[in-house]
Amino acid sequence: MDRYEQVTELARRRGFMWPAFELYGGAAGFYDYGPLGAQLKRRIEDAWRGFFVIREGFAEIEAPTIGIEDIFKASGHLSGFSDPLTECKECKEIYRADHLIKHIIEVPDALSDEEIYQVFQDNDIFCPECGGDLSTVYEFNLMFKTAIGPGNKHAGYLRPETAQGMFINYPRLLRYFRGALPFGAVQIGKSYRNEISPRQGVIRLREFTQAEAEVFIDPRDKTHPRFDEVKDIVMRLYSQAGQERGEVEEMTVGEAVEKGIIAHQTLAYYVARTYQFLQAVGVARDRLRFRQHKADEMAHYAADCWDAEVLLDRLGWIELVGVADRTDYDLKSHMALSQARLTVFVNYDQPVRREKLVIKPDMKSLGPRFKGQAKAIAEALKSLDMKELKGEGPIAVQVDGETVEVERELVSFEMVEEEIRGEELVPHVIEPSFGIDRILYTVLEHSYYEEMVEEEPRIVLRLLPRMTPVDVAVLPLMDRPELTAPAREILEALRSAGYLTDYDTSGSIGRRYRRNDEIGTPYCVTVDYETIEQGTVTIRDRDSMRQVKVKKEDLLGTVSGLLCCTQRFEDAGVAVSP
RNA sequence: GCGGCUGUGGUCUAGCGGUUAUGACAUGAGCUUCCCAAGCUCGUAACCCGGGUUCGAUUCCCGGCAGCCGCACCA
Repeated sequence: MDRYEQVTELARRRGFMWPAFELYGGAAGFYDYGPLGAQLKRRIEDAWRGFFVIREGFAEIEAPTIGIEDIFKASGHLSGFSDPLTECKECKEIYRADHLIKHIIEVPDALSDEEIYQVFQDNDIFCPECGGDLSTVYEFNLMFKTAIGPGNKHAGYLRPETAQGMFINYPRLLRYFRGALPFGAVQIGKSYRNEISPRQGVIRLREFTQAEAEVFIDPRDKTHPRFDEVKDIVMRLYSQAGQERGEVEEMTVGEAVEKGIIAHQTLAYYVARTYQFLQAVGVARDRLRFRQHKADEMAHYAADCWDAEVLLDRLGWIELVGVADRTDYDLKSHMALSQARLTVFVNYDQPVRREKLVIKPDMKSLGPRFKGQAKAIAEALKSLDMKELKGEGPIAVQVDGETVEVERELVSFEMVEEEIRGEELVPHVIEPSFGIDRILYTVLEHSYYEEMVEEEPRIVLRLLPRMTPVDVAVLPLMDRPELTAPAREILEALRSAGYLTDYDTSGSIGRRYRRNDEIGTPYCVTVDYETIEQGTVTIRDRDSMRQVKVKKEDLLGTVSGLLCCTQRFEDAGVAVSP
């Protein structure tokens, strides 16, 4: 049994997660989170909010999970998010149609399905497996389609990423942030992709949770004001060049930017924050690296993209996070389709002064004289240059193919000096995009430990404090009224203080410790006869299995200190000798 | 989607054309002043779904679903 199996089995058995719809046989690509899993997921999401909403000051929004057709026309998901497929008529093998003609056509993506099929016929392309005839080419779109309202007039699609919700709300977000760059918006929520063949449990789902941030920045300046805070962090980078050499390099964030390995400070800054976040939720540092997308796998809109990848036992290196510079691709696409202006006015450091020729046709005279033609004549006059204006005699302009003469005194002009304070530009977007389900699985796998204690295997989930689905368990040594009564008081006190607290009287104390080890409960509080006689309780540490005794009154303070890591367990109370 | 293998209580598993379908662990109730999966008593709980063959199918056959492996796919 490998680690993947051990972890998924534990997750199923103890209530973290399991395949959905089991009652009816199931459907691949969907998972349920159970009581512990839902809690753990929430804690991961809250930790993420701590990093991006609280510490970066980004705004969290919540957009619909169903999008209308125009959004995905603009984003490119409608055309680009589908793959052209073809099927062998003999052996029923399915192929990516464009892959079969790669050696003939340089950019097969540009062809329509019919054109690809034509290429098959012109070049005698048959099934690579059995040589059979290939079917016509059809599109398989990875978006789930639905209808909005009755009838089929108004198509809707389940969103394949949360990002678009931020892009299409750009004008309101810009206003919310008082019209100035940089600013960021985030969204945590479900996204949907109708994968052809989902495998690997929770790693490839048809419905999954994303946490995405879209950081809108000034395209002319991709430095980051807080870069100093992260520049000395050492990370394992697997750059494009490194991948060609098969070599992962350790270097500081600052060095990576200086050497041009990471494109710019802002991208590097979020790569570094991603690194910190993943460790803060319990991803093992020594099984984490950042891999740069190779030029050919980079999405068409991205300028640079780095994936956080983790090493998993059965699955190898798996992508958890993508940090991409999406440039102005998305805003420009939405601008083109919606006709809305998705720009920002950016002030120059210094206003620019420049001379400008202002031409004022005398409309009072031109209007009555030329009637309907007047407007066109005025426009023609305005486009004259200084030389033409300064000439002698009547001015001749071409309007609707005929030449019209206008007296020179009907056009006044002057050079004025104007001050330009800034310009409208389309922001660039830096996108850190997190797959929450994959992170959750990784945290479970990287926290999983097995050890032998007195010839018995002990399974421990070494989750970090505050990431656990249960903070503390209250355990009466025995299920007797004289012990359960004070235990219940302690339970209530801990719950009132806001801790996720479990209460368990069933089975022997050792068995209950093991149960809690398996779900990662960091501390167990045991109530025994000394609690009655001396007013003390025992706190037991998950990782060391050591115990200390503390006064009942001090319990709340001690537990809170232990859980936020300001209190060392060794100093938390009177050690109990094993 | 294709091919191969697999599907029995919560978990791991035995087994068979006719049984009251094993066993272990887990779990529930109880007993035991019991700090690391202790012991004892008594419980709860399963043949993936649908068709076919048969007097009778959990067992054989076909289809579906799911899992694993390989291929393809993974913006």
